[in-house]
Amino acid sequence: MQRSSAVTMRDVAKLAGVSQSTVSRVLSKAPSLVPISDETTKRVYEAVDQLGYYPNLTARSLRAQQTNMIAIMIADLSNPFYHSIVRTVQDIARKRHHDVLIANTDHSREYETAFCEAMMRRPVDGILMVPYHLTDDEIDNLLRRTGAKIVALAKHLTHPQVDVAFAHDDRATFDAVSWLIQGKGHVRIGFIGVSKTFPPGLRRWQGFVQAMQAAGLGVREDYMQEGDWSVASGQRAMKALLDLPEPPTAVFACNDFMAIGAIDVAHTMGYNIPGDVAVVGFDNIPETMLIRPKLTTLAQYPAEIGRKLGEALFERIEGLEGPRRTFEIPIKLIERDST
Amino acid sequence: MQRSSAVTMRDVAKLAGVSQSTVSRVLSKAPSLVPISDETTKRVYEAVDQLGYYPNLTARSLRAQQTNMIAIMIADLSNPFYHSIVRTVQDIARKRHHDVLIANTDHSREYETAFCEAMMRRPVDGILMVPYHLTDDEIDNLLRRTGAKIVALAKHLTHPQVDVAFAHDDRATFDAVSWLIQGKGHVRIGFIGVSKTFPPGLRRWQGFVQAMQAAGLGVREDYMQEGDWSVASGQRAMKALLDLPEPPTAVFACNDFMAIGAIDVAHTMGYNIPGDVAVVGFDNIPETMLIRPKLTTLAQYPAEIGRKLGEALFERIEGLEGPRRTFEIPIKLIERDST
DNA sequence: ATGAAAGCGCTAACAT
DNA sequence: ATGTTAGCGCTTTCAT
Repeated sequence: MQRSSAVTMRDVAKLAGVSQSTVSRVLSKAPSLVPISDETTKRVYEAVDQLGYYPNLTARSLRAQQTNMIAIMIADLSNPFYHSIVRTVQDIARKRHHDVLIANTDHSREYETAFCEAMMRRPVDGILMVPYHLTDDEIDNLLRRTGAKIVALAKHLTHPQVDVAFAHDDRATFDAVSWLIQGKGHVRIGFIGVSKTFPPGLRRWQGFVQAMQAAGLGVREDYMQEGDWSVASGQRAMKALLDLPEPPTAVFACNDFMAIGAIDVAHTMGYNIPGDVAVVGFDNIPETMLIRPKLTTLAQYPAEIGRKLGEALFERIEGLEGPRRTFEIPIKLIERDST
Repeated sequence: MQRSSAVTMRDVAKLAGVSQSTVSRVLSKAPSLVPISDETTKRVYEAVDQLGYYPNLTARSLRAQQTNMIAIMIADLSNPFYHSIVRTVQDIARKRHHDVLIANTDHSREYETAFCEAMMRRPVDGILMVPYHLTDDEIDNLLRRTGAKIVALAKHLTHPQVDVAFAHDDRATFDAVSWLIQGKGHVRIGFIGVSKTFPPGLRRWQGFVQAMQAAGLGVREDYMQEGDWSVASGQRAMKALLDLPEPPTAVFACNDFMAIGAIDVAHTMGYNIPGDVAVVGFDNIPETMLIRPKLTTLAQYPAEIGRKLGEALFERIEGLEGPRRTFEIPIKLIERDST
């Protein structure tokens, strides 16, 4: 960036034969506050046109303490669950004339922390995040230090100034596993989870365990696999399950990527789905309907999450005060052909 | 953003008992240029620690004419082809301490233009774009007006200051269709394309037509369908093809999303793949290996594109001069089970 | 109704 | 080796 050639407000002022501050007044809205003659207004706009002037938002940010930027922190752009949140929020931001900064964390604490530091350095008006590690304290710090409004998808956050969207994924897991047991007659059920250091990882694990116990079924250690949300990890986990002397007849995976990996490897190993093993996923990404058999899954609604959170964020940016708001996002079991 | 509570360089200076410009000197690298006493350096760092100071990049940008931000303009974050470019570039940017702004165009000219205007308002150090509509002239304007370095994935751009990555997708299409004819014995081949206003849409259409003609086969109008890159449009196009009195025995789709939609609808309509219809896609997105049959496709290498372009961009940002560079990205036919 | 001037937080040229 | 000064391009008092 060398804006040597850039045209500034000063240039416009000179051409219009007015002072630079008059140009600023004409161009900034705040219409009624200070009256400006029609003649001047016209001359300024003509000069703007003629020079092709665009205001420099960096300068405006510095002065006005308002950046017209928001930031999004998500785990992984490759996952449709996240990128459809992002897409929705981008569209909302565009309407409000805000640019959007984006950061992936790859589910890592280190990157979440690095994101916070980046925000300290480059203030933005608002932050939408899906944190897996950040605590209320850290977010409080971010909030106070940057002045940004923050909204999050996170059941575990209780900060009084952070609007959150959340889903009862523990309960949904419980219900789905119970349905696998009561409705479908499964007894040997495998679990492809993720590290319990991830709040949703822990909640879904709890939901699973409680459902098994509520049905009087024990939890077999060898049925509890841990992946990392990726297709490849789902493949590995399923292979381990299927290599067992007595493999499960149903598998609950904590997201669709892992479920899809599980189905893939089951096919490769010659298993029939759902005949030999039933598989349930989580999220309802578009791919669930493209693979065969179509995946039974717990539907989340990322576009809805993005919309709720995005709009909440801009309401806050535009000055809305008041207590923390929570948006419960439903989860629905979509029964397809993998069960 | 109300940084009322933010700690500035002035605060650090006061606490360390030095002038603000000394703090600036200590904190900015450029180490040897001006020597600073160890004692002062130490005091400054202590003050920084104690106050938890972070430099304000907005202010730095304004003054230094260097934003530490890059922008990425792509068509659609939902498409793995694009988001894997983005992922790669984000990782590169992170290493160089640059934040990344991102914009989707949805393949629309209007949004590409809007993106250019956004860049006029908010200068960035570099722009990586995948333009479908912007011309060399418009990019020249962007370049001169913003001072940003620009790199692009675009075969049709020839601007002397824009490094480009490109693939011979016309030739790859020609080869793939020829292979369908000579290697697989197909004669009735359908085409699921996109608007020819998109340069790659035009090139792939030309590759298809030329391959048919080179083989002495005519091009049947009713076999030429037009989609919009989406799964849904591939479904519609394939349905139209299969509803024909004499449907094609092979279909070439201009991207994997449309190919996957095509396979999906073919299954639903009771067709066997590749028995009744063979399908070839374009891109080699991960989903091609998840669906059944696994999709035969022309592999592009988005991570490679992102890496080449991302590194080229930062080389330019860091001062590399010299003529336009072009990076040819190979395309390879991956034969799987859909043909 | 408009101009002059201060200053957002920083960097860099110019003093010592 | 460090302090002083002048802006980067804008918004916003404070004058007039």
